[in-house]
Amino acid sequence: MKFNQEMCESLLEAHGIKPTANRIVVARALAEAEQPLSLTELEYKILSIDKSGIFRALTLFREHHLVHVLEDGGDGVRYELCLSHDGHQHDDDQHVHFYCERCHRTFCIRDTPIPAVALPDGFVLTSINYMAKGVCRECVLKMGE
Amino acid sequence: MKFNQEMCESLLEAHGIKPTANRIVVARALAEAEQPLSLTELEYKILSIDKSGIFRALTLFREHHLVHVLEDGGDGVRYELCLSHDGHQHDDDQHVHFYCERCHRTFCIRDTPIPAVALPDGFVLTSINYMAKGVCRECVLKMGE
DNA sequence: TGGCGTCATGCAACTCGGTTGCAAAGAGAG
DNA sequence: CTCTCTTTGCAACCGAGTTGCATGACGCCA
Repeated sequence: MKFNQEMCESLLEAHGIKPTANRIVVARALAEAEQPLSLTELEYKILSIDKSGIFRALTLFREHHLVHVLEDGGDGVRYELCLSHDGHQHDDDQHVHFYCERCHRTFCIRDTPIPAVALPDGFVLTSINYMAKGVCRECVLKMGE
Repeated sequence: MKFNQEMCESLLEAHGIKPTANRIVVARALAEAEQPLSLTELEYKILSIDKSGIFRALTLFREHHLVHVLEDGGDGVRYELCLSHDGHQHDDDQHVHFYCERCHRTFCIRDTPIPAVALPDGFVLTSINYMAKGVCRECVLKMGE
């Protein structure tokens, strides 16, 4: 998928975030990544912006529901651009993820929504993290060799 | 639930772990906790053992499938004693957890197994982390006041 | 156009959970 | 009892995440 500057800019504005140069770069990096990225990965990918700058952009994105946060256990959380309808309320595109314990990549299983469960009375749900772990196809093949 | 030293000792042995004094203490702390504990919480709970000792016990437990590891996003992972049948293969008692974003506690929803999803071809599953997040009953009540 | 307040940024320092190296203490086998 | 392997405590280290502070950019109003 190709994301140009204008698209990212309007995406930020749609979520009530002032589109500064840095924020556009970070948003674009996330948009173009096929997989959720960690802060460290973004650091490597975006050499022009300081770690703290990326961090602050991500924090802002999170507050404005522009990104999902997901924990895969490969120390550190990952960020994924939220592609739900542009309202900045509930994330309704949350889906299952798969963490490969061999190559340490995190895959989006985009077409698989997270199955709901019943919670005890009185508990209020805001989000769900469904992380399947194992070995991805590629690594399975490599291990067979 | 009350766990005495002997029970923990045989639990360790059942998983192929030599039951040293430290390990029994750590296992017991986990067993008696009603909630999954983080390394830091165990440090506070077990003053007699150094952080590294607890860490090494947990690492060993993890390798021998005596504990589950779960990520709730409240920085750091939590450990939960695995109560499955004593075979040390697949954890078959994995269940849903709930993380309260207000009091930062993690609850086990023990009677709710994790719903399965279909993975893409070739992906091999070893475990699933299902973490619901929101506000727990207690905190909901407190917020109402 | 110039001055002013606000927001964004880079840099460096710091925090803290997690991890490791090392030497001393302990448990077992012969 | 001695030798060897394991376990433990201590202290140091590591790296992700986070924050304070000073500089720089932007918008606004006169």
